[in-house]
Amino acid sequence: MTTARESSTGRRTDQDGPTVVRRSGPVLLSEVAAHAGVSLATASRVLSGSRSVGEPHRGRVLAAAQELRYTPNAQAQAVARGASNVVGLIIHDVLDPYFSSIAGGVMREVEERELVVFLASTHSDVDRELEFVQTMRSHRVRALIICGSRTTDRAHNERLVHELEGYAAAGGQAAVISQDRLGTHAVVPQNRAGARELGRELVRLGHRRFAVLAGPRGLLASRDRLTGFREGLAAEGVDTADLQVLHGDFTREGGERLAAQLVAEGSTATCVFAVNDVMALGALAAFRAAGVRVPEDVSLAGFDDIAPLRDVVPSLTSVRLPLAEMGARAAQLALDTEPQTTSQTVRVDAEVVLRDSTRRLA
Amino acid sequence: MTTARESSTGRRTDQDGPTVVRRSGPVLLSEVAAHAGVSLATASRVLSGSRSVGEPHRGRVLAAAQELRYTPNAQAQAVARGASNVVGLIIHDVLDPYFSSIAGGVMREVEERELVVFLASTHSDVDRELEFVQTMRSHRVRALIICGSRTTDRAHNERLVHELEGYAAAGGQAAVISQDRLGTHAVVPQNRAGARELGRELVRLGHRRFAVLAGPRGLLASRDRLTGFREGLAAEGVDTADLQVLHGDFTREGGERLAAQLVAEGSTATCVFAVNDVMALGALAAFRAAGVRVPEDVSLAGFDDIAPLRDVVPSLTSVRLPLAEMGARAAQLALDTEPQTTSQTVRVDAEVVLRDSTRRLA
DNA sequence: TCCGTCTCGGAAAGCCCTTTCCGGAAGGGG
DNA sequence: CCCCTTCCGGAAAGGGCTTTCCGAGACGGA
Repeated sequence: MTTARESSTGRRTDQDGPTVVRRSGPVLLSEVAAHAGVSLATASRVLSGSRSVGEPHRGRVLAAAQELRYTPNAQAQAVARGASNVVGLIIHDVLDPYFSSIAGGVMREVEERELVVFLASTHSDVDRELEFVQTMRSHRVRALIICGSRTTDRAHNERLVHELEGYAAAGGQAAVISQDRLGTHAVVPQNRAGARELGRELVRLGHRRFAVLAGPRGLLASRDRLTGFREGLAAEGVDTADLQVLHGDFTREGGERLAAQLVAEGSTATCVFAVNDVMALGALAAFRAAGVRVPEDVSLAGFDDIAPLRDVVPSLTSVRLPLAEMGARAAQLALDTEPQTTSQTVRVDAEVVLRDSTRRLA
Repeated sequence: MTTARESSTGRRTDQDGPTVVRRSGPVLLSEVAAHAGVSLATASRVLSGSRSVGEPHRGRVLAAAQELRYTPNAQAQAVARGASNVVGLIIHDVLDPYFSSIAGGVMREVEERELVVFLASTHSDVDRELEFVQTMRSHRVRALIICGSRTTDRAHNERLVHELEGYAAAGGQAAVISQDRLGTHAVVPQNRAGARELGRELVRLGHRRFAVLAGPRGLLASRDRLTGFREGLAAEGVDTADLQVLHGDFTREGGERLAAQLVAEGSTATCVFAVNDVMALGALAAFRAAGVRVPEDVSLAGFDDIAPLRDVVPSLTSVRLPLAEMGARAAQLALDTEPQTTSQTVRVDAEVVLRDSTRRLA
């Protein structure tokens, strides 16, 4: 197309006539049109393929676009078309494997559809979550996926619903993960059932005295898992009245702290259930530091089955959640559903995976 | 402002006159202006604060905006202003802790400036990388951060440089991590020096026979680490002519495979250096599966010091890279530098961290 | 040969904002 | 008291694109 000699700088056309002052900034469609000697409309039609254009013109526009290195202004396109091709994703933290797995699932779906994703991380700050919904709405994202945590904070929930209504009213589609009753599509893990099953399994292994490292009191995910766990124990005939429950914050440091506290208090529990794996990992480290062996001295179980679990010793018993699929599912709900459809809720099963960190008592 | 009775639906004005058909879609600035009884320009000025507006008008616009739940169209603003407030970030994979740590650093900086980030993951596909640069350029991101890997693929490098030139010519700022000579700002870790120091330390521990689990042959990061490692060994008087080098792909599975191969071949190496931690983790798993004890039977060292390392037993020797800071630094370069400044290269030090996976030989 | 039907190119309106430009009103100095 | 400045509101001209609307030419059928 261009000869080898000339192609390196690619400004072949600048050579005929006096040197043209290179306007800074992006190349415009109008320049492409002018360069090709056609109207703006024709250039637009060729490049966005909205209508067929005769071969002579078509070829010239394409050539001009390539030569000028034209890149359409996606923002302007979005404004003109009244529809954007970006998807918003709000999570707590990219560094947390739970969220990054989900994000991975979302991104897979998004990229398959040739869309882009806006990623925002709230660092568990509910106000930032609200702000980001605003931001996403402002950017007119075609779909919004929120992977947050349902809390018992009524005021906040109402504001969130309000924001989401605003977003929906503006024509956006939303899906939330691990939350529901928000008036949007939802993907909810069976926290309670999973924890219940875990509880039963642990009792079957011979455990009777448990301690639970729970999350923040206001988080429904933590609550559900705790409730389910209690039900599981009860179902196997264990009295849960004196179940030891410590409340933390879903972080590794929190897990570490609570486990250390357990050790310091001289807890008699033979099995510790951390309501999420990140805390379980923290607890494992704390136990190790304190010289408490897992599972010989105490059994330990987590929840979520996050990826890094594969590399810890002993391998951690957990309740498996198909995180990437959850993300993908949420993306599908938000992207493939007709705007006016009533919102769907997808429940995903949680599956107990017994590993080496929980031992059978004699 | 509105009475309790009327405020719930917020369509007070719909009540005078026949029911107005509620236009679907977002609320427009013109509607706010009309509602407030001022001109479009005034409404714009109040809401974007570009010029002072007298109190009576100001208050009415604010009230109207709130009542109508107006959210400005960020895309249109970007077009009109000729500047967007989004930052592009291209990484290989969100699930890889190396990349998510960097992403975390980038996002911290970005969010501090009230900007948003477009996240794209290439899954190590160089063509996708190129495509994404295009996409980001198309979205007119204010800054672009690429955390890729410099390869020896000349053709690809040229195309990448070309794309980046296009991006820069269009007025964008770019920073790359772990790459250089791309004509952009760069943050480059001292791979070679770090690996060299690691090599020396390992020899000082008494090791003489090494095996290296390298990355893809074409990746400069892998190459540099290998070269540095060789230099370190040589500096301590170890002959590196017969150094055993296996090439993998920087993934966990790759590390697993290579380590298994090492075991199968009956390698006599007393120490294995995986050029990145992810492969080291894979190797650790493979060794464990094969009954090879670390560090009793073989010592193992990695590179990067990714976060999940803290939970592994034995704790892994590695070369620490300040990943989050690297991301943050790149973001700063791209965001805080004047557009026409010559590109800067920031070198970041790598620090050897000896842990339990490498033992001292008798 | 003539007319209806297509196909295709261009002009211009429109997408939702921002910002410049103007004009009028208010305020201060001579 | 007048003029010059300052302040502020509105009209309108952008920003870069899509799409509607028209008209002109090409083509086929009668």
